[in-house]
Amino acid sequence: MRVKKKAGYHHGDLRQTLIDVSVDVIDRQGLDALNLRALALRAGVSSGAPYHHFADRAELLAAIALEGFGRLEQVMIDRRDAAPADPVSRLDAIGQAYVGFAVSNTGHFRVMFRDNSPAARNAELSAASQKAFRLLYGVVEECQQAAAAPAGDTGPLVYAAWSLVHGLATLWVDGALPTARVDPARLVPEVTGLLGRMFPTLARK
Amino acid sequence: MRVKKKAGYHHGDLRQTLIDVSVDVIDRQGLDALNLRALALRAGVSSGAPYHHFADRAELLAAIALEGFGRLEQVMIDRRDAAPADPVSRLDAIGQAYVGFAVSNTGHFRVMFRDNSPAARNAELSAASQKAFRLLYGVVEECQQAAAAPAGDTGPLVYAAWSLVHGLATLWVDGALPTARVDPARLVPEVTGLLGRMFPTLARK
DNA sequence: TGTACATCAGTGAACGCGCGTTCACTGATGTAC
DNA sequence: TGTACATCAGTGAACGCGCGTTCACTGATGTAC
Repeated sequence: MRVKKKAGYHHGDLRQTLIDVSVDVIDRQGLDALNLRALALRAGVSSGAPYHHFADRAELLAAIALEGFGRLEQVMIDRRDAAPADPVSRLDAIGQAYVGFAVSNTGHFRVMFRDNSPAARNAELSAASQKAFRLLYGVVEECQQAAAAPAGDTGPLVYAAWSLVHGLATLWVDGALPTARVDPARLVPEVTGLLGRMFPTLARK
Repeated sequence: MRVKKKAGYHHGDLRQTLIDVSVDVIDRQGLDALNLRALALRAGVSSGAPYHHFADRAELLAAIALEGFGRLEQVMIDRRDAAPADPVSRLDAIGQAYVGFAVSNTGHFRVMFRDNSPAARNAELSAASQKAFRLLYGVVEECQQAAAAPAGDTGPLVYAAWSLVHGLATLWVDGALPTARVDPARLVPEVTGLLGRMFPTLARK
């Protein structure tokens, strides 16, 4: 077994450094501003060095998306498990985790859901996004079983929940929310809170 | 007053043709695939011709976004006014119009809400997006006045509604919805239908 | 422990191409008289 | 109605630059004996 990533080799861990710097650039200047040579300079290596870790630009982006889906899943698990045991609280926690992830990991988020999302092309990536998706699916099912969501087909409920948090995250990340008029720190829990109240009230209708 | 756009001049109406062809390319291949010289060729003119109508690429994209916001507003107005007079039906109609617009005008939609949205930079554009936004705002207020939505601050309700339809539209346009598992033609009305049911049930809680 | 060799992560110059943009020009349309 | 001139929308070749990617190389680390 190879121990390849050990720190203290030539650079330390150039692969991860390249990912980290990329995410920072994408976060602040957008995906189009990511330039592999400038990236290498910022990471303190020469322009050819990244090609010892990524075959090309697309592979670097795929690695970023993969890391992003992993983190998203983890943060959703953590928040879900830290929430009260009732399914509605768990759903609410997952929703807040999703938006919170997008807000504080904008670089990852942009790459994960960019046009012609890479998930469609890379088996490993689509598996990672599936795992995150199933977390949400599971909690919506819990809500149904507890009569805290309308019975019947789970799919549309899941897509509605996902749409709500994804829409809020996207509008935020793309700067479409007029921050002058809204206090974002207050808006996010308020809107995702609607997610938690939406299903139970529909079930009780 | 200048009549500049009259058909039958040199090209006819190159400005609009360039917009139309761009939208088609962006729809099918994404924004990054838009190439001004290839665009000119597809429009049947030489590579320098577009610069008599747009100062640069950014101005072309701004024109596309502007046209998009205008069309979005119009389609929301039409659907709203064709719906039954009760506010919930009107809200539902606007939501379906929004998603329907994104699905059938993907090229426009991509430009309108791309990273670092141009709306932030161009006064004319942000006015156009404001107008569309206010339509939604107005109908949510109608719901509140009819006790068909929770009373109190309108803002969070509007952002929740917008997030829901924008999220669904975005997931769709970016190909993030696993179309193998869902029939899209059925999903859209089902999810946007939740929008219409969400507020009234919350109000009755 | 020391030496010879293999491997691997860097260097940095250069290649090459895609593409936005410019520019001197040409030809068509509109206007003045 | 015809002629002279201004204007404007095209042409198409060329510029220039950003940037992904390659390549021959160097130096550091790991391994065999």
